[in-house]
Amino acid sequence: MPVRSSKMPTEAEMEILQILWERGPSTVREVHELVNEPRGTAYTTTLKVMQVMHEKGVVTRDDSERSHRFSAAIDREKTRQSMLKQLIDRVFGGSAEELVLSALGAAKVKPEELQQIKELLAKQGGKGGGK
Amino acid sequence: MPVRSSKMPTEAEMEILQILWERGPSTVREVHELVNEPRGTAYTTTLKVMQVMHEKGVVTRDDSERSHRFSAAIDREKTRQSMLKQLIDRVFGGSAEELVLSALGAAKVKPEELQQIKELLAKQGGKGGGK
DNA sequence: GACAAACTACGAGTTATTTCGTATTTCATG
DNA sequence: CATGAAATACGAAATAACTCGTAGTTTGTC
Repeated sequence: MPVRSSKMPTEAEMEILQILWERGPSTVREVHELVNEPRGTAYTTTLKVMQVMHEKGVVTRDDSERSHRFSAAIDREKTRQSMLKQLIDRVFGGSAEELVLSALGAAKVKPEELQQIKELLAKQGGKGGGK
Repeated sequence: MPVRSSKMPTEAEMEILQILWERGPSTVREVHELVNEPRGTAYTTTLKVMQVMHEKGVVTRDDSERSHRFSAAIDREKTRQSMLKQLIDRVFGGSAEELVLSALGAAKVKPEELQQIKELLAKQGGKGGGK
């Protein structure tokens, strides 16, 4: 049984990646204030995680300034797809449909999103929906 | 940053839970042959994981027979919801809609499932949409 | 140049998960 | 009842993630 099935970002890494994806290149300080400061964890903890991420290659680092700026080095959509696939396999027995149903059942979906979803469904339906 | 955000089943536990949810009460041997045997991990590894699960209370154990039978002690739908919520927070910035869109985009959805989804959407839409 | 503030580097402790080896128990069979 | 097969119990190593303290470096200010 896998300690970790593949090379997915860890939980702490995901939190940081989300910030980098939203804000763009950021310093450790900036990330820290958003993620860990509120939780009372030390600055060096954030630093260390980001250093490890750099070693792993999941972020890039611009050290031309005193405070290094980190950027996400992996694609957001690809990462989402991988994590999604992992969840589908692990928790929903490989069935994407069951996941969607479960998600729709739990979430309050806003009208404009509903519209998007319906459009997507229409396209899928048109394809013939085959295997 | 959380070592583990809450008391979610681990990866190894999820694999076993899926089997118990599908097959119903099962012996260690049965689970092992499905999950770990193919991977070449030892029988006692499966046993140990299931023992830990028992300690944690995520499975129950009937030891009236020589080979104990284990059953899932936590609800499948509830577990799915929790894992889903966790993924939504960690990976999709809290947006269930984005997850659904991503999932629909990646998966080939079968016609009958499409129908189910549309019905669900109709209900949601009827509610007057999000808050 | 001395000082303080803010940064990076790094080693190491803590905890959780996964893994396995060895010991013990149970039971069927001769 | 001795033997062997198959089960459980348990301790402990290996790995990974997260955490922090301490040390050292850079930079601005007097």
